[in-house]
Amino acid sequence: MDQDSNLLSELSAALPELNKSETKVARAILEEPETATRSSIAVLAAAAGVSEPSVNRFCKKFGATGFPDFKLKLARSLVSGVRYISRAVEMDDGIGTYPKKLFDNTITALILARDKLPLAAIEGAVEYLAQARQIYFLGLGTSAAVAHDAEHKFFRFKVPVTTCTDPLMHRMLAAGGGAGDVFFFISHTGRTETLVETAQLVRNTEATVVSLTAEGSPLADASHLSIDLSVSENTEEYLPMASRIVQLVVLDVLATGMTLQRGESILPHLARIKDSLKPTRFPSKG
Amino acid sequence: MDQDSNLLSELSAALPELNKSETKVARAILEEPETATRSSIAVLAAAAGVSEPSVNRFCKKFGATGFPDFKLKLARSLVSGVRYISRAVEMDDGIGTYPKKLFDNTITALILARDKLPLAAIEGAVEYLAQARQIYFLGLGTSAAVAHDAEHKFFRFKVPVTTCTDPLMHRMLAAGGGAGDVFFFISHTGRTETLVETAQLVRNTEATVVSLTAEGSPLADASHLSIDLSVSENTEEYLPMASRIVQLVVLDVLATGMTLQRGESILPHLARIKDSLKPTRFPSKG
DNA sequence: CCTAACTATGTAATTTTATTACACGTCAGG
DNA sequence: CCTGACGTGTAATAAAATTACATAGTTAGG
Repeated sequence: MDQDSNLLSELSAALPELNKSETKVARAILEEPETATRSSIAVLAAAAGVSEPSVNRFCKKFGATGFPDFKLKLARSLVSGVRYISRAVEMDDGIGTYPKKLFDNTITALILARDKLPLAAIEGAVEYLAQARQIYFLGLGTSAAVAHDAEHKFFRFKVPVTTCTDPLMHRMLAAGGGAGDVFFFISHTGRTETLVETAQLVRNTEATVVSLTAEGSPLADASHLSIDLSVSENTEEYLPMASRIVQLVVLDVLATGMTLQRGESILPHLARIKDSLKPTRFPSKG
Repeated sequence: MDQDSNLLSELSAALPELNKSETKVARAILEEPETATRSSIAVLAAAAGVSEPSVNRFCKKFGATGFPDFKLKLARSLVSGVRYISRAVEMDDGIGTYPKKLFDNTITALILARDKLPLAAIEGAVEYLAQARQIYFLGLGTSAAVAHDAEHKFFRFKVPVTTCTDPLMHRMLAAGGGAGDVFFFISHTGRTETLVETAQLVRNTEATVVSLTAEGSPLADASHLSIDLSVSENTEEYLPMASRIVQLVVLDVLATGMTLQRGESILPHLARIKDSLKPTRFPSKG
């Protein structure tokens, strides 16, 4: 893509389509990106084992006007210090490596999600939620925890919010849906049969179906509006990780959108809710 | 400070102590820092109205080895300026700005947390959890959702896991604690009275208290082991946001640590759990 | 108030770095 | 086995940065 903020991920993505010397250059850069930003074209060419013009051509191929410009872009994408290439955790990783890897993978997922955020869908979802007479958050498995979190945010807007993580209850709630009800489905895969069926049940009523799920999935198809996320979990062997984090942040975005839509007048209300917890806490020093 | 991450602030701070031509250069850079990173030394010198060597001397004065190096540093602090300075959402933000701000704030929180991760505590917590006969996850409010998420991860390790979000149940569970039980408390503030009291109840038994909470808080003090997080939420007016994301990722880290400790033998078990969901899903195309 | 000495700044030469033009080699299709 | 297109390197050229040095401006001591 043109506006990829992340040169390094772009590099590793393009890796398979590069020819011999270009591959050498790419590998040299990916191996020590920090060093690459400090080197002259001659040093980098030597490190990669190619000639200087090859490096120069390489730079131009990736949208830079030349080598210096390329270094600048590279430096920018290095700033956060994140290894943009998602590194899977290995069985022989130690305490010094695997925590960082997990954080980096999560950060990378967020950066990627941020750069291809479906803004139109988000705007539409905020609209639906803001108009809702009642909101239902439905999710199963890992997404159940996300649904609970969502409930915790949205009840603050003086809207009745129900979270349900029981498929049978889902169906009954769906059957009883009416105008002004928003059913918000959360599912990483978008392929869980019972959820899709529930969504279809809702479609028989006057209620609205919004979903936060994978692009092109059956659940997305069954929705009035779908916020498409395409977080790949391929680096994570057996535990769901980055996907739900992205879901949570998108829900933060929706809640914030709702706050903005409600306008200044909602702020005292939010403050009161926050303050209500004060008496349950030990006073903080200072 | 020596390792100031922000060259721009350093520049404006030093401004009063600079002489004539240095001031000109500084002003030119501060006025259009973005342009400055793209310009050659000649162009910048012309823009500032000084000679090229003056610019060069200026660069060296600020710790760079020369002009190109200075540009690199400048480019870095420009990006990090966007990232590292958490930008609060304003009431007049639109769809084009507030989603990115929220993602950026979350990403920043993760980067900060990653760079000051209490590895020793994490290692210790993994040890406790790996030895546990039974694990209880206790949390209230927003942390209740985090606790649910944790349950969803840890039951996979063939350990009985209980999540509880009811303060009265907390107390009863605590009273019944015994050797081999691990009570895992999750709390952003670490000041919720009932949680701290529950932790103290557990301390009267043989059970272990581990907590994921704020450094130096009453809850941390009441624990055998505390994983200290210090995520500031000051940019987030009324909704809890970044803090719980960091908590979730730390729990990912703990679960991963547990996987590594269990060794290869646990992998087939994790795979079986994952596969168990297949029949509940519509088959994916491809 | 002048001058010596120092500092600040610019000019021009030099060196380093990057880019371009071009030639050679290699591989695929005829 | 030839031919042409593509990939790659060599060498020339151009651009950029740095250094050495000269000059102007400034301050302190006479």
